[in-house]
Amino acid sequence: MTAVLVIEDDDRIRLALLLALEEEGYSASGAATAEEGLRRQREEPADHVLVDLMLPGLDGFECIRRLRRDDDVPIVVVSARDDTHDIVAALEAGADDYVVKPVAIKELSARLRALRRRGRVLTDAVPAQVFGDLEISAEAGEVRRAGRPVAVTRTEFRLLCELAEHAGRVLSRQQLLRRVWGYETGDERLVDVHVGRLRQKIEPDPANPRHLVTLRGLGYKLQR
Amino acid sequence: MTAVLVIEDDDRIRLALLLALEEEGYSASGAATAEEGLRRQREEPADHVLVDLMLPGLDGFECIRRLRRDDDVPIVVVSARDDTHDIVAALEAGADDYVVKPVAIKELSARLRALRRRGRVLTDAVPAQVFGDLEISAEAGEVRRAGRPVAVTRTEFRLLCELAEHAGRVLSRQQLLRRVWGYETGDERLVDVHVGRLRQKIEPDPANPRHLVTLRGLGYKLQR
DNA sequence: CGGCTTTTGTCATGGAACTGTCATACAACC
DNA sequence: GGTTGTATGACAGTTCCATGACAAAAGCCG
Repeated sequence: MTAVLVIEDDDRIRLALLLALEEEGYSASGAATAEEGLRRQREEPADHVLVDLMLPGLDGFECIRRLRRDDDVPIVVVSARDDTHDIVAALEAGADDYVVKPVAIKELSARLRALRRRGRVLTDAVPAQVFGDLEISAEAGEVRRAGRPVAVTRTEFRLLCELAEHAGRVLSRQQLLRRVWGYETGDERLVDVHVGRLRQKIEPDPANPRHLVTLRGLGYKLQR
Repeated sequence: MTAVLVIEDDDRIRLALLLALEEEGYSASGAATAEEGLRRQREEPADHVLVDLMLPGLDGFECIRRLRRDDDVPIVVVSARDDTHDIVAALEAGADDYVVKPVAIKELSARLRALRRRGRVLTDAVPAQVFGDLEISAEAGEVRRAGRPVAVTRTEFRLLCELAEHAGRVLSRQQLLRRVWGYETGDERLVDVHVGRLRQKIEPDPANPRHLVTLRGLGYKLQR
């Protein structure tokens, strides 16, 4: 699980953040002072650090500099002050992002994800979408069935991704033509052909598809 | 010089941003539509892209997704809308940061610097990696197959390291050109040639590569 | 420097894989 | 049974990739 360390002196805000982060699926821990936070990060490094700027004793800027000195953990400043000078100073000190309180937890979570993605090399995980025995990994550019890689062409891959993105929902041939091929108009049979080819590759029994199903008169959908 | 591409339909804002960025020492160019921006970035990739969300035609979110599809240039959204939903959606689409207009140029500049800094961390050296019977030691600058050292040239080594660093993930020829050769643009065949030469050296059967595989239409990847 | 080797980048070619169209056969619906 | 919509095999045109040949550039050494 992704661990987050929150360095913030205001108890209420710190606890609220911790709760919200855990709600979002993070493992969160807190520190009330910069010194405490630095110690925690040294002993048991988290994957992200959130820092307030106004801290008693060692201030936020110095805290960021010290964190950065022996670690390149992503640092996000969470501050009440919306002041260009502070923002610039914090970023210069080594922070990666700066958000202003009060902050929507969804935004914070999205920003943390964005930071992780930038640093994904460090955590080399390859996310994949899973549909039963079917796995689709955009990063690896491959599709697996029952763990075995299946060779699909680029068009088939895009088609599959498009269907996967809207899993469980019907997509009309027109929509697919537009989204996969970029055609504003075109022969809808084209979609049939590619769906057929895809089925040959990803369905155990292509004649009785279980994932990539036809909805007569409507289009196709991918179901789990 | 660091190049920035600004995709923004409002002429006044775009020009103001361009001027301010140049003032800050960037080489800035602008595009009034997403389509234009995507074309520019394909033809002559900038180091950063700033994009507005509300664009005529293709909207900002789609623009971000397409930019992200063939490039991992840092993308910063510059939008008038300060809405959690928009922020989350933009970051999910692949943006790296989101700032609200009107934006202080100093802050923007600091955020761009922070992004660049984070990007560099990724390209740091990696210790030895093992792919089956293939060993890559970045420190020793040496490659071994089945225990025996293999003589590879500098370019081949860099190419291999780049692929190894992103093991399991597809890297497009464009990405490789940029990361290995530092070319912002160039003939993609060049990559093919070097991949071919590398295969001659590291693959038992170069015609049927097991590690350094081609993903037609996508690029190459190194797999374990 | 001057000749040599190695490495690098460009180009052309052939061949493999992919795409879209079409015709035909099949299935579902009324 | 007629009609409509879908599956599928075959085919030609195209795109994409591997590879060998070659020239330019870089490195090496006397």
